[in-house]
Amino acid sequence: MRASDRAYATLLDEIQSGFLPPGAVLGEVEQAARLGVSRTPLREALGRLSADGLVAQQSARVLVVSGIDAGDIRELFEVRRALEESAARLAAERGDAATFATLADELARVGLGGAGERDAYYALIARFDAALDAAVVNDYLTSALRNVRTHLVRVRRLARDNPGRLAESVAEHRLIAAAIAARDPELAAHATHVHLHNALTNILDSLSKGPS
Amino acid sequence: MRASDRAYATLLDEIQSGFLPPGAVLGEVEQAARLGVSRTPLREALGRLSADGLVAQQSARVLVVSGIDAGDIRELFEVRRALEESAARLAAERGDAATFATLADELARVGLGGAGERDAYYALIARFDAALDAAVVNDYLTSALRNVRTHLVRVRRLARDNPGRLAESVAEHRLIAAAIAARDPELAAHATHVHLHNALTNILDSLSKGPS
DNA sequence: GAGCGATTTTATGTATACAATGATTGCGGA
DNA sequence: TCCGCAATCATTGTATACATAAAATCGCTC
Repeated sequence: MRASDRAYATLLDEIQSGFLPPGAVLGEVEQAARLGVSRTPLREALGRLSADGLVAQQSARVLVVSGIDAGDIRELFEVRRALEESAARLAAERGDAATFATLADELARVGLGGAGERDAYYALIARFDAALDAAVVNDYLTSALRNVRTHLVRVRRLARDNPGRLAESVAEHRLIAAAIAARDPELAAHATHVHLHNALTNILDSLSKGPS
Repeated sequence: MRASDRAYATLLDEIQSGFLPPGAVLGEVEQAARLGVSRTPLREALGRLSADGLVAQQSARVLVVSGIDAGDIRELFEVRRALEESAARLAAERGDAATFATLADELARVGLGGAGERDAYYALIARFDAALDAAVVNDYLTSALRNVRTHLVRVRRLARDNPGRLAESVAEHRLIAAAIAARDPELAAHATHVHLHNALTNILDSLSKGPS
């Protein structure tokens, strides 16, 4: 594996996990030394993070981890709605019905009792997203969605959703999967719209009430 | 201006203009020598082009200018529809009505007689896009659209549209601008849908008939 | 003592040298 | 003659040295 890839993967994870919080300055020499690579591959990693929108330059000379406020989250969800509604519609038109019928089934069965179930939920959602990408068969759309999801990881972290919302989210995903399996593009798109509306509402509520 | 920026700008222009056609191999030493920069800033430029999707690696060792076929154009327009419909809707909700009323007026007046009028048309469309971006006030959406437009430059080049289509396109843009000025999000979105449908149809027709 | 300017320092931007990897070509054997 | 192996060559990946520019600090002047 290339040193630049390792640096990128490490920095990405550290930014998404909050180890490198918004506003943290990323000096080249400092980070290169910390990650055990030279400045050249580190700069490549920073360039990719900059293209992702995860870092931005504060002044001409200092690069920082970019912040996310409620306004950013609203903007992000506007793009997300546009892309995911399209993806759902296209998946309903082209996707493999059996795949999504199976997913709907699994979503119906997933329990949400213990703490470990959270990870199971997120793993299932990740498989759902992957199935969507595979069904849509559109690299431009997939890469645009990948960028949105990159930012979403951080959003989820700073707005820890409650268990009740998790159960609702499962039900909403189940409807989307069922709509795709049933080849109903309009329902798939509108169910996605509803899901994203609820998700955004929940996140913004969580932010305004307890910014932890 | 930084050397890496010059290299990026030059390569971008050369790819969009067709001087570097799809499939052209981009050796680092060769391009660095040609552009008069060292390999380090050149690599940064190639990284950005790769993130844009304008270059891709053919094998593990050789980087080439990526190609665009009819399938890619369809995929690109699926994303474009998702993003531009959203943008039109949001602009109708938030945008400055006077700005778009003025644009609608200019679009009504623009003549399409001579050859020079083509450039006037494209300049006007560019201002329209800029006004849309300004009205939407969403960096995520704007940057996603910028990426799509980067690819569209190449698409337009290989599908030279006829004068008749240009006149139709002006009329379609005029309706979109008018809808935004009238604060009618649904009309703005649907007019955008219609416009993109017609544009795509025209491009694909032009490709199948005379791939020049 | 405060403000402005020059100097020093520290950061980034660029070039080049070095390392490693993969492809290609030439040689030997079957 | 063809296949396989090896050696060389070319190209990318990484490290480091150098150039350049911005920022901070120290000193000088008002």
